[in-house]
Amino acid sequence: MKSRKEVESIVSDPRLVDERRTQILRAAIKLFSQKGFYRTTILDIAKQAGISSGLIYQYFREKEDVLYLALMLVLETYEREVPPKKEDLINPVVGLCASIRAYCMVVDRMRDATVLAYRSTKSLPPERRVFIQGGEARTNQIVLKSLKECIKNGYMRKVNEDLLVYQYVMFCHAWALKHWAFKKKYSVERYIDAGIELLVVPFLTPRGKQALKHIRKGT
Amino acid sequence: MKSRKEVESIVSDPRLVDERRTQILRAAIKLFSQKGFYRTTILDIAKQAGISSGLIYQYFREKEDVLYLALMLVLETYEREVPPKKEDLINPVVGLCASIRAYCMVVDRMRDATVLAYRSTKSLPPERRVFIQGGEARTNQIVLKSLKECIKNGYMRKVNEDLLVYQYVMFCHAWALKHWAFKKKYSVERYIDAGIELLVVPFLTPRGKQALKHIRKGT
Amino acid sequence: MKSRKEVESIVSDPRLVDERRTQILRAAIKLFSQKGFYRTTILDIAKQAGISSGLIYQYFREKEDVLYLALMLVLETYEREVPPKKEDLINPVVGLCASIRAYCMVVDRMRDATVLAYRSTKSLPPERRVFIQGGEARTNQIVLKSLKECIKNGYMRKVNEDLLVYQYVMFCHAWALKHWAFKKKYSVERYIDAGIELLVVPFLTPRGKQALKHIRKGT
Amino acid sequence: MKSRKEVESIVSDPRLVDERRTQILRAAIKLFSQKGFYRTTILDIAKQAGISSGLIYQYFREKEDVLYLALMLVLETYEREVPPKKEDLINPVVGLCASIRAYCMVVDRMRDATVLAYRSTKSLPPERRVFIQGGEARTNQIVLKSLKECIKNGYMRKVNEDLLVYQYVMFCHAWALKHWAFKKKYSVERYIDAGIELLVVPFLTPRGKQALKHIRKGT
DNA sequence: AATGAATGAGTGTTCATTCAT
DNA sequence: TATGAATGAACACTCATTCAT
Repeated sequence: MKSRKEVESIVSDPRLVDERRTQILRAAIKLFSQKGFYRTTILDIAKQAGISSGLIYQYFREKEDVLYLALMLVLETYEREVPPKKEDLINPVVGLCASIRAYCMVVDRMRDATVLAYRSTKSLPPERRVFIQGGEARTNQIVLKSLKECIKNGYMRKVNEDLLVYQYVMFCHAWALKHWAFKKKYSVERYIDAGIELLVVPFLTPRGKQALKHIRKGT
Repeated sequence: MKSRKEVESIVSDPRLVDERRTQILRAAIKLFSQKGFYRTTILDIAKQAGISSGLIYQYFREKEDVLYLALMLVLETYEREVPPKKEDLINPVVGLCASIRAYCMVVDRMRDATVLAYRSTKSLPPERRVFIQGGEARTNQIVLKSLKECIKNGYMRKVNEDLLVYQYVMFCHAWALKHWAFKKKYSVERYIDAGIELLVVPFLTPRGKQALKHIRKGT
Repeated sequence: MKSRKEVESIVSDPRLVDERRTQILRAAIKLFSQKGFYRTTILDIAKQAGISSGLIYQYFREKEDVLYLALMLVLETYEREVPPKKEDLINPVVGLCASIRAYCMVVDRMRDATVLAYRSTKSLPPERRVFIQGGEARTNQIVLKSLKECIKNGYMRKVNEDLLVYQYVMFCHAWALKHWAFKKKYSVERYIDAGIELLVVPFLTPRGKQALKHIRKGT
Repeated sequence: MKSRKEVESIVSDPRLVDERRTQILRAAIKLFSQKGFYRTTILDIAKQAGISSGLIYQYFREKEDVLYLALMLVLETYEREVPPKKEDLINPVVGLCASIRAYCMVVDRMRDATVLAYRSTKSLPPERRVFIQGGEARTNQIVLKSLKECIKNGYMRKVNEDLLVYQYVMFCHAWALKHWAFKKKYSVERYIDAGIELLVVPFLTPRGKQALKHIRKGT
């Protein structure tokens, strides 16, 4: 897998490259999310990042690279945060719910960036678009694995796994995409709980429901 | 509600206005979907529609109007096709499933346009964005109404209605948004059936399940 | 041979294309000659031609095309004017001298453009450079033909033909290239006469000298 | 005459200044010749010279200075190498031919740089252009002096001296300018011999021809 | 109503030059 | 002295929009 390193920088010091890129990407994500990729100029990004426009070109080959790396950053964050932590692995149902929870939390934290990822993937050339979709798929796999675990171990009845995973993922994304509608009614926490009630609980076996009670008590 | 008529045309003959606008919008939707709003030029649209670039400005005040009306067209189609037909109203469960089915079918028919609506709403100025979101909300209401009917009449147990409706809607949209992933595994028909199994059936009361059997036989 | 038509224009009317291109090229040659290709901006050219900068891009794909066509224009003019006219063909020595004279006269008329051709050929990408060099070669051939005719018919003694042709050509070009030095001492006419004395007469046979006397009387 | 010293350096140690400047100019000439002045960036030069871009500004005030000194270097080399050596002064015809030969040899050695001098002089501001032209004139004078000597001493008949000198000079330059055409047919040596045959021999008196025989024997 | 040539503001990108280290 | 990161002016090129025909 090519990662963000594939975009070459003119500057050699890796520490600096990382720092500057982060600085630029932070500014870019903010502006891209607010105004969209095309309405955001390189000068906008530079100003927002507190640097000169020329400097951006020391760290990115072209404007599109900024978008690409911004999206990569989002996906990498998903991949890092969605997998269930050790303490959640005591039970696959717990793990699944933890993943959904974690996913929603990252989305909440990076709401703008999530919307950006949805809207702007097609602004990339096909080759890169595929990478982005690959990143998405990897996060899906993480959730899928938890789901399969639940079924295999009799915590959940048999279901159309792929499709259900998509529902989970869309549910998490929707917190960002439809935030203008949801924020009136829910906090993230309540949103997550309601989602689990709707998309996890109905498929649980009695044994699965038992397992779920544990975390509920703990929370 | 302001409708597409709010976008004024220089040409007076209403028959012609309608014909030309449709011609232009058809071309625009195709191109916007393929290349995105910003990558599509007015000249592109003109060529695709087989007219001159200047003529577009006889029917639209500016490029953004073309996008706005294109999105309106999509939403109006949803609003026209999603409501359950008379023959489906014999039973709310049937109606709900019919709506989901109809929704997926329109989305399938206008796959590009659906993706466009997702990606490009934010390219509009806030005021217009609100209209688009309003249109979306209206379609949601249609589905919500069916869902409430189901619950009220004891075909479905109590659920978080709003959230479930969103899942329905996202499920339908996903057919377009994730088509690159789904087309390998499902036909629209199978996709719809699997969706109902996942998002409707688990919440049905025994009575609801009864109702559902009827259509299944019929299909 | 690809000619100037190979550079496509967005505008369709050929009359207009020709008119505008000429207008733009005239301005470009002037400025390129004065300030060089890189110091001349598209806006400079547009202003000089009395049009908007954008319009140039309706007739040329990129700035480099303007240079290319400008050089082509110069070479085509050479090719058109250097060949001896019918009335000069009575005698090959007369024809040769007429060509040299004609060459110098075009160079004089297009002094800036000639200098431009010398300086800017390397600003073109290799493929196009070859075309330019091809055009140059064709003009050389014209002169070479006259020279060979002279030798074959005993008007001139045997010489290194290629090299002598180059001297002729350089002599003509020098009127533009070294004009800053020559203008103090010579008119074009005198320059030409002195050149013939130096580069033609010494190689003439007695018969050739006879032939030359005729024109001299006539002039 | 202002020389290359007129371009001030920040660095004080003269030994170092000279060494660095030579290093930089060597790189610059190579690149300017290949890609032209404007297509060559300061960074290109720095990399080619194996130093940092900033360092160039310790030895040259601006990019144009690099070009200026590069051209000066070429002209100085001409001036150093073209004058006839002591051993050639036994006879002015020998001296003249030796100068032409020497001139062609330097040009051959610095072919790129010669072309550069032709193409790039106009890239300089007028004041400096005049210096370059002055350098050229000085080399011409050297040849002119030899030529006059030949005539004065009856080795050559009277001719338009200025013009003939220009032909000599252009002949020498042409070896670089038209090298793409000549290299197929001639070695430098043959090229020189053919040139002398064409531009010197025809003007020699019998006595001049005698003198020429000597070197030919010697060669 | 329709055309398409013309306009010119807007923007990505390059690169000479500076300057902190 | 030497480095190379940072700056920002400059410029090619695009494209929505206008307007004469």
